Amino acid sequence: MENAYLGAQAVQWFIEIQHRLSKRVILRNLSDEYINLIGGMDVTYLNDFALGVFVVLDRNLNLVSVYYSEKRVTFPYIPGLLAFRELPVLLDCFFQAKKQGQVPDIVFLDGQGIAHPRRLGVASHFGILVNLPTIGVAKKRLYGVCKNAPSLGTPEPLFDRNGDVLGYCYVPKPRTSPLYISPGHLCNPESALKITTKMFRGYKLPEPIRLAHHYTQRLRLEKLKRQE
DNA sequence: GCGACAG
DNA sequence: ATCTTGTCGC
Repeated sequence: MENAYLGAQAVQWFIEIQHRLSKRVILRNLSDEYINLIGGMDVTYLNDFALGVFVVLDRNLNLVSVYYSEKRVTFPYIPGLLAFRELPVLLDCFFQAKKQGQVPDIVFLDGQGIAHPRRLGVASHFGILVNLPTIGVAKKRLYGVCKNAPSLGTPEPLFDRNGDVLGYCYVPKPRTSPLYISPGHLCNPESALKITTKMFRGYKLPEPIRLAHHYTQRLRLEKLKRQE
């Protein structure tokens, strides 16, 4: 028995929370020169458990430390409400790191930032809660449209219905599908793109997220093996 | 009413 | 996200 169905009125309640929180999102230029510690987060699932990982890298993209968290999933996956499903483990990982004095200068999350119907994807929501700059890097589109199809290394702006730029669609490597990069909190689309562009090491995903995903899968295999 | 739809 | 094998290529 996994997660329960969410009634239509409950959904509206969570959507209203997002409308209120999105007003607190701050978009501003963020220079990368003072970024020395970088965080990356990812979540995977096993039965009714969410397994979260928070990796910390130095400015040369080398791994500094890894934090883990496991919690029973209570919220169903609903496009647009992903944060409510993943936030419990993400926050748990983050506060473990904080207790060790390892608070990064910026955090990358697997999912959208403001490229979201209410401008509050998981990266924005998390950024508001911990008051840190965040960037969302998603492997699929949720909201917003591009004028042209992106080609290798050429970012295509992602617009909302008013013509505002929400983020960028970007192809980091030949023969791979595009990524959707958008600011979460305390940075703007341009800064998010510029900073993210410096996080690649030849793979499709930027290092903070690639490593977080790597450890998240390893944790999953261990738990799977540990259960049989 | 018909699609679209992060992880 | 997860369920899943081989296969083409560097």
